[in-house]
Amino acid sequence: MIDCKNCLPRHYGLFCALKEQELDILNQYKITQTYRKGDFIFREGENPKGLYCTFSGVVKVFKTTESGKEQILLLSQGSEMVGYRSFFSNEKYHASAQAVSETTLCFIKKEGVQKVFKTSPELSFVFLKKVCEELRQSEEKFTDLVDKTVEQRLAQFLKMIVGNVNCNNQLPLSREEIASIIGARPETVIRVFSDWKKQGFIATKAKSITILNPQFLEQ
Amino acid sequence: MIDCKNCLPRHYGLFCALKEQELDILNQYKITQTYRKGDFIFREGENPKGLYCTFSGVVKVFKTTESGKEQILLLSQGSEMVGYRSFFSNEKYHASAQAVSETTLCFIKKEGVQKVFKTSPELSFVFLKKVCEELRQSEEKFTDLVDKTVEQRLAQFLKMIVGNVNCNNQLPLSREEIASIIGARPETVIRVFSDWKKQGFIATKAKSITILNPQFLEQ
DNA sequence: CGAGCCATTGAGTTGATTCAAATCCCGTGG
DNA sequence: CCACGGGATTTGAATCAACTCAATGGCTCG
Repeated sequence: MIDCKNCLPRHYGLFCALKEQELDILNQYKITQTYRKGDFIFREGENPKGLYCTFSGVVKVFKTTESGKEQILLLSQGSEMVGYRSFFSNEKYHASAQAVSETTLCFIKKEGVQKVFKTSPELSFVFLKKVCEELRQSEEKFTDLVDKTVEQRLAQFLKMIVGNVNCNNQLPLSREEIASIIGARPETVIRVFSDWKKQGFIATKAKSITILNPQFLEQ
Repeated sequence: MIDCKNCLPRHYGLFCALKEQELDILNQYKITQTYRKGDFIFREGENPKGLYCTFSGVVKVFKTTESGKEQILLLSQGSEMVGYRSFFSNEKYHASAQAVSETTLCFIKKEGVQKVFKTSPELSFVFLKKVCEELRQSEEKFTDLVDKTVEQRLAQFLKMIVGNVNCNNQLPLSREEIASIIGARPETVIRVFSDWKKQGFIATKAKSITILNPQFLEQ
C-alpha cells in the first residue's frame, strides 16, 4: 500500500496541491493494486466506481470500433488520472483500460473523491483545467489525422514518447498498438520504420526501437 | 440587451440551474452583441477575456492547420458556451470563432464568471461534466475518422444537424465547410451528395439540402 | 526445440485527393 | 426586368497514400 504523502509521482499530477488532511482522506479511501501486462483495469460498459491514479507502469485506454478494431485513445503513466472522464460525466465507461506493462496504481473510491472535492472545492477547477487541456489535445489529434501523413504522425508520436514514457527506447508496444495510437494500420507503420531504417535514423528489434539520430524527428 | 432571467435558450445550457442572484451577477457583467455572417467573435492567438454564450444564430469554431486549411472543430448554437476551453485552461485561443449566420450572443466578462463560480461552486462541477462529455465526443470523432468512410461521416453529420440546428433543410454552410467538419475535401462531399441525389434521397440547391427520405440516414 | 505469435515484405486495390475545366447560381447595376 | 460578373458548385480524369490480403521470415517462450 502506497502512502499518498510519500507518493513521488503525485507531485506532477492533479493532486499535487493537496494538503495533509486531504491526503488523509485519499489514503483512507484508496486501494493500491498491481496489474500484470494485459490485465484490465476497467472495461467499456462498466460503471465507474471511483478514480484510478497510476503510480508506475503504462496503461492504454482504448475503445472497440464498430468494425471491431481496437482504437487506442491515450497512454497513461506516472500519476496520470485514468477513467475520470466517465466518472465525472456520470456515464458508463466508453473505453477500456488495460495494463501495457506491469502497472501499480491506486483506486480511490467514489466517496473518497467526493469528500476531497468537498473539502477543497478549488480541486474541481484543477480538474476542469486539466480536461480542457485534454480536449485541446484531442482536437489537435483530430486535425493531425486530417492533415498529416502517417509518417508525420508517427514522427510526432515518437517525439512525444521519447520525452514522456520512461522507456529507454523500449516501448512496450506492439506495432499494432503504435498503429492504433496514430490512427493507421500496422503494415503502414512498419513500412515507415523500414524506410527510416534504410536511412539510418532508427534501428528496430521486436518491441524495441532505437533512435539513432533524433534530429530526423524535427521537421 | 437580453436579460438572463428571460433568456429562453439558457434553460438548455450550462447556466440552467442558476438562481436569481447569480443571474443578477451575469446580467451585470455581460454585454449582448450581434454579429453579421462572417464576423469573428474571437481569433486564434488572442487571450480569452471572458465567456461567450450564444443566443441565436450559428457559430463555427475552427483552426487553421499547418497546411493552411481551415479545420472546423465545432458548430455552436442555442445557448452553447463558446471559447470556454481556452478560458478555463488559461491558454490563448487555439481556434477562431466566426458567425456562420447572423448571430446574437452574450459576452460575460472574466470577473463576472469568477464571481458566479465563487457564489455557486457546484457550477464548476456542471462545467467539468460538460467538458468531459465534449471530450468523449471528440474522441469519438477521432475514431470515426479512422474507421468510417466519408459517406458514413456525412450521413452521421446530417443526422445530427437535422435534430440540432434549426435549419429547415437550409444549412447556412458551404460545401467546403461541411467537408471541413467531417474531415474531408469538398469535392468528395459533393460526389456523395450527387450519389444520394441520383438515388432520390436528397435534393440540393446551393446552400440548401433537402432530405427527401430520412430513412436513408439510418444504417 | 517446436509452436505460435509478431514483424516484415510483396502485390494489388481503393477511397479519397488534386487539379482543371465547365456550369450554375445569385446579387448587382444598368 | 434582364444581362453580367464572380464566387460557389459540379463534373472529369489522373494520381496517390494508405489499406487489404496473403505469404514469408524471425523471435520468444514454454
